[in-house]
Amino acid sequence: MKKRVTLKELARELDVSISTVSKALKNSPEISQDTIDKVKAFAKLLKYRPNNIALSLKNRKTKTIGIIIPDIVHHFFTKVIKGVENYANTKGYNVIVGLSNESFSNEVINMEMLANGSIDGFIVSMSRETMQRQDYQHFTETLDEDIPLVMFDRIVAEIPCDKVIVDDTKGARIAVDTLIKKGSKKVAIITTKDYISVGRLRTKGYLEALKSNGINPSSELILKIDDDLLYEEDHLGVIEKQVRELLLLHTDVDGIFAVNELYAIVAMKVAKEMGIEIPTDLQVIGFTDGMLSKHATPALSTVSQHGEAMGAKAAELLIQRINERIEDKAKSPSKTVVISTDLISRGSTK
Amino acid sequence: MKKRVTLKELARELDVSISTVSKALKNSPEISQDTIDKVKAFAKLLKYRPNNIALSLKNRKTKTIGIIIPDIVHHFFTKVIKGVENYANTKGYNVIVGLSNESFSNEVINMEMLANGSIDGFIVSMSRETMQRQDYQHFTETLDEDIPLVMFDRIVAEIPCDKVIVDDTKGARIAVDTLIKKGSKKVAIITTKDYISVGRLRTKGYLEALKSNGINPSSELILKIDDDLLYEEDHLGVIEKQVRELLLLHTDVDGIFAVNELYAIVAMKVAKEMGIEIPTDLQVIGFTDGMLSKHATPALSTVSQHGEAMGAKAAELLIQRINERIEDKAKSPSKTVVISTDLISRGSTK
DNA sequence: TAAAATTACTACAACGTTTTCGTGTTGATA
DNA sequence: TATCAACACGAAAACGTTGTAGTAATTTTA
Repeated sequence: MKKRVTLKELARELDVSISTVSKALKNSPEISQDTIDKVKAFAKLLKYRPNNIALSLKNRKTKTIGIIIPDIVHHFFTKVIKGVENYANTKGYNVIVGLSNESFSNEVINMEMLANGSIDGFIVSMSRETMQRQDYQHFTETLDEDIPLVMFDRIVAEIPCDKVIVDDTKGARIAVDTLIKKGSKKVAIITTKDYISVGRLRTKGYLEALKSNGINPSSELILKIDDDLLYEEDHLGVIEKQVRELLLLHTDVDGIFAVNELYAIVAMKVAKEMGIEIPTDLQVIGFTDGMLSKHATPALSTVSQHGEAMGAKAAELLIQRINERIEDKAKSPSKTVVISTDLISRGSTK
Repeated sequence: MKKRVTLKELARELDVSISTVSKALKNSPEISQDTIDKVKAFAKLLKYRPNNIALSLKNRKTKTIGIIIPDIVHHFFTKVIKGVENYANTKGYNVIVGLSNESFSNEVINMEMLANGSIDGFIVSMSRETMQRQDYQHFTETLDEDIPLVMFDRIVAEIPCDKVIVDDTKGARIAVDTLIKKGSKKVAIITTKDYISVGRLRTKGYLEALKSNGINPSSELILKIDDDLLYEEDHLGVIEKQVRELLLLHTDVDGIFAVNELYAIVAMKVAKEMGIEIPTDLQVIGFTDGMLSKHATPALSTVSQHGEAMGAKAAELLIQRINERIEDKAKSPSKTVVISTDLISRGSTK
């Protein structure tokens, strides 16, 4: 019912000018203590709150940041959002979430919608389709318009912006190395098609680990899943089938490294169904530490990506950029922050 | 580098007035086709995009809605956000996410931050602390300021706003009834303390189902977990211990209904460790259909809350309210929409 | 006691739009 | 040829702020 009260209303009621009210509320030395007190008391009484939109227009900054992710029903992204939110809030920023649903056009539309002054900067993890198309125009345009951009996890080197990633290769290498050190002689990998950068890098780590242990990689042990429908339930069966085939064909596989949590869980499930004992007969390590890993039986050993830390770092970098833009400083060169991974040992490894 | 181009710039370059440019871009009949074409071509060339903030200020609406939830690392809320986002986007709305982290003051701060003109309406699920305190002033204030509010899942009847819930009682009743129909003679429930409304209602459903099956409830079979730290991993052990005690004390329990996914998963884990066969010796049904349920072994039968549908419905109700406010219609009385639950039968039941 | 300085305000422009109300040209009408 | 629409555009206000540049009135200084 009550309309929002504005400076104008306060001014009219108090019979002073709008400027006076504005200044009084800010304790300006131009205003007498008397007036300040009066104005403040009255403002409090009427529950005056400055209108954010007007401030945004005036200051040409919105104090909100936009985060664009492929999917929110995904523990990792959810953790990242949490990290972004929490850091951003401490700096007085709000967070607008945009979902691309893994679609290029959604990503573009979402960013355009927000780039019209609604946000001060972007935090983005690309959609799968964007990675496939390798069309990054919306990113370069954003940067051209001088809107700061921080990419995380699914990044692309050629965009000159700050980035936050984990060392996928290293994380994978350590995981596979651990598998071998703990006794696995023949380690398979369940990974994605190569256009998924993180899948490619983790596969690289897998290969490195084999090499440093003097093991020759076999393409038959590298299972590349087409993850177009990764989180669509009806396609879980497809993954299952492929894993089963692998395990049937190579009965001596005694270690599996999966580039994400879901693949690992599926692998464990299939193995258990086949009567393979985990971790005795088969050790499994996944990537991305999520709910599934924690509550699987046996609990899944994983490479933790520290999503929340990534989000917080991304927000920190972004807000730094925003401030440096406001202060019109010379731009510092773009940074890439690598968040270190941790191997969390649980029941699926010896 | 390029500053954003404004109407003013276009006007200056084209040597017409700002009004003309504005009207031309909107195909106003006041403007000659000639000028319209010229202006549009030039605007396109310079990639003119109207400034959203200025529009928001002018129109007194932001086309963004705020959703406040207790925790984002939670499959249900994540589904709801997705539903809200997707519906909102089709209506040209953006979504600002605020996390209360189950804290009352965070909830209040977040809402105050956004109520200053940043959003056109709220979608809220209360924090645990808010439920405990029963302090709803921030909600009534929001409504007093004529900002539409839709509550979902964790609601409170006394706030006169639209609400979206599932029929918790009925969902629980059906679940427990199913357990009994499928042969369970002694069904226990793992629930929360009563101040969690959904826990209370689901417990009610449990009791109803027992009654209609002529079974006398026993307080020993009602395990009320203090979920202050529900999703803190170090406290999982506490839940585990309590479930184990229950199962040891009552070895004839052959059915468990858990009011959320996690409790059910923990119960299954404990049971398996104790050598209890699922579903042969013990059937388990959870509430909230999440990732964990789907990928547990055996897969967990659950009562699905259809989070995405809830989110979409909440967004729909909210946007309706926003529009009716704009059109200054008489307010229709507040609605409560009940989303029906579904029992998803999987491996944890016979 | 006139000039300078201080005090306590107010007016106004600006942020980028939209929209209402003019207003100066045309061309048609009487 | 005076009158009047119709046409095509411009000026200005408004949304709610902030900050700069005045400006009266009072007080200090020389």
